[in-house]
Amino acid sequence: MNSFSSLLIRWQKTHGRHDLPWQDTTDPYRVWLSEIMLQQTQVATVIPYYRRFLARLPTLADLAAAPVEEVMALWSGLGYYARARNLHAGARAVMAQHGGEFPREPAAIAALPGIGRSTANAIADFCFAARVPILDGNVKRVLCRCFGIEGFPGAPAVERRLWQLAAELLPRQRVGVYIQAQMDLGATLCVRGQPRCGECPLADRCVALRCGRSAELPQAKPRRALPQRETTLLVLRNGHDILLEARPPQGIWGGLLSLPELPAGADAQMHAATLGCRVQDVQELPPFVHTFTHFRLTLRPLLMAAQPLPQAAEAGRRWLAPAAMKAAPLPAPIRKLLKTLSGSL
DNA sequence: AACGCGGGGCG
DNA sequence: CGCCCAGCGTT
Repeated sequence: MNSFSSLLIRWQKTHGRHDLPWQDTTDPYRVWLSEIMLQQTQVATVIPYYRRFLARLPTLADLAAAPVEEVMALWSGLGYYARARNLHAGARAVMAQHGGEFPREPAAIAALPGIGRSTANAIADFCFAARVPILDGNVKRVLCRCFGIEGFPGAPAVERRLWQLAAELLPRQRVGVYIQAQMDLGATLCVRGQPRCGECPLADRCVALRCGRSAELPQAKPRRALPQRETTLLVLRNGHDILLEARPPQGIWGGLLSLPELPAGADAQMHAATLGCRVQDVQELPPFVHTFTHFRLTLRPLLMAAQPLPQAAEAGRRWLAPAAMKAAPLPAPIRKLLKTLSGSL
């Protein structure tokens, strides 16, 4: 029979990864260490850290006895340092609460710091021949594609469905090989960017492949829509010179030079007058969008030929000649606008 | 430059 | 419960 799990187990034999340094053991300490390192870090990066860590702290008792500074030093460069602190605290908890024997029950494993449901289940499967599902990023991707599951897999409703599905798909036997196969498939073929569906053992049943939706599944985390703001900028032109003003030190573009901003609701000609410019014609230039980390700004430039009065070049304002543009402290979008403009003036 | 990663901590 | 964070590697 060609069940989901049997296809994966068969594929794992010939195409899965078998030489990873934590695959030659059922020592829960080693498997635990590998799982924690692999939580946010890719295999290739993890391997040297894993070897060095075990060479220095070969057993759980060694880890528990080590000062936390040494553990942090062994972790240094891997990132997410809470993982190391939790690992250390977890080793001490196993010594103190379990008499030094790593707990066998998934729930007891998951009670250790830094270990959630998926990691606990993986340890139980690999080390204690349990039969419980895992759901890491690789498995989520494989399931979302193969079963055509819509929605962001981190969303609670989708996640519940994925856990349910993962449990239903578990084989009766060889669960360890099976979950390794899921992870290997997700890491080597069913990758995010360019999945190699031609080599996939699930290709003939994959909903995403059949529907041509492999690129859309799993759906990306919905990014909160950036707040939209807009502002009108005055491009006051005296010959080839443009009037710029210093931005207030706080806030956006703090301390840089920029085009004068037209306050909301203000009249362009009136405001130009307060800046020391007499203007006749007002020409709307095409608006353009600039995206910041936390909002999206639409900039609407108004081009005006200005006859300057002396106070134009006061209060942080100055006329910028085209030659001085390169060295001026301008925000990128303003520089771009002026550059575009200098061609057409 | 943006995205993804598993779990913990917070409101 | 849902939301955000951590730090690095990949795209």
